[in-house]
Amino acid sequence: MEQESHYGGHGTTRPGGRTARVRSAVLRAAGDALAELGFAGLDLADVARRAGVGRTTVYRRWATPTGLVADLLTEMAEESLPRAETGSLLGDLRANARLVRRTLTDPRQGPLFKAVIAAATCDAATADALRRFYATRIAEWAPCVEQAVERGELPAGTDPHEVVRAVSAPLYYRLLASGDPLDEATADRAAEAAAAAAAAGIYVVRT
Amino acid sequence: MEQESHYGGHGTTRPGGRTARVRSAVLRAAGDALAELGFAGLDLADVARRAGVGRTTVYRRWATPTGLVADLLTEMAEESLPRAETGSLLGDLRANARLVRRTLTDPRQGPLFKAVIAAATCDAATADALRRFYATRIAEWAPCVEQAVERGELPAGTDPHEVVRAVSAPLYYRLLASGDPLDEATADRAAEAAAAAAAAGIYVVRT
DNA sequence: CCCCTAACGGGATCGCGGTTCCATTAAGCT
DNA sequence: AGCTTAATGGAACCGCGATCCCGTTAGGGG
Repeated sequence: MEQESHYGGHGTTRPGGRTARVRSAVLRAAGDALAELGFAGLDLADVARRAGVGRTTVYRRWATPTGLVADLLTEMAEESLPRAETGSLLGDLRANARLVRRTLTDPRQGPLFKAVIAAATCDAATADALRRFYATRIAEWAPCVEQAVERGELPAGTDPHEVVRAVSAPLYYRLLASGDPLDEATADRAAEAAAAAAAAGIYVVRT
Repeated sequence: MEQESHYGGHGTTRPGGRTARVRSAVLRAAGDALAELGFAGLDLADVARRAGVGRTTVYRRWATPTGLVADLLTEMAEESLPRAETGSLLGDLRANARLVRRTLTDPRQGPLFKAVIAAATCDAATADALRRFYATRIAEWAPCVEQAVERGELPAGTDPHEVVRAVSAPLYYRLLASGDPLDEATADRAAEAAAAAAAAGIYVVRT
């Protein structure tokens, strides 16, 4: 959700130099604040202070906490983590599960993801940005499943995206709902469960 | 999280009649407000108005939005939905998945659950109340898995709670993160995937 | 049935987050 | 390099949500 939309209009817009510097400083500060205080504690004035930027600027460009989070999400979607290539479906899914687990248990990233998801439940535009974020992340890893189909490990017609989602789902469920510990054994189990269900043909698209 | 803890102390506490009536009116109003406006829009003064109760009372007894949500969660944990008894693991899990799906897509309950989870990410006490809520819900359905083990449908040593969680996880993942549609086919797939993974022995506790 | 006081409710008050105004800085075009 | 104006930043302002104060209502023991 580009908040810049109301820039320009008659004159020319200036995304260069200072503006970009302010934007990245504010987004980094917003990430810090979210990780520390959660979404409920996100105060635009505080973000401005952390970023070393005028309060007015932050209110003008992002207006609301959810607007700021939405912009942060579009930036997060751009930096992609490359997928693994272990040669087997289970190996690839396990690598993915461990990566997700490491992210969600990271002292900064974990609280940040919680906060971002909380923000998305409060605002449609933010929810859309979150949806796009996960769509790109999932698409990044889908080829692992496609290769497994080509290798004959999985039945033809298996939905790759659904398999990758199935790996993440239990980890996010623990993070957000059950609150159970998120250890490596849990991550491995998530990968094994997704692989077993996929092998059983559960994710074959029915026509 | 009982907010009543600072009541009494020297005199006697009075949970009867009026107090209980106020509490349930406020909790119902809080549920309505959360479902309509989300956690970010939860205003204690507004809740008081909806409940036909003085602002001061709400501020005194619950103090913060998260405190109110925490109390609401303990009440929600008390009303339990009974589990199904279809005679087969897959039948029971499918019944559970469909029940969860119906709840999450309900025009009132769905937004309410989103809001409650958002609140839990902002406050430790609320997160604990949410954890307890899901623990009771999961425990309610665990016997389905135990019976399946007794019937010989699943290997001995299968962790019942883990199987039940595996059914809910993909549905919550869609609700909160991916934003993909939550239709009945998805619910059935969640049940089938959990059953397949359980049958493959993924949820057997390793000693 | 009466009294004591826990608990509630209305109104006044206070503080802080959000907005507006205008001077200052620096992109970007010629 | 110089000019135009997009964009920033400080400071004053303002409105609304949270708190405080105190009179009123009603639970529950004697």
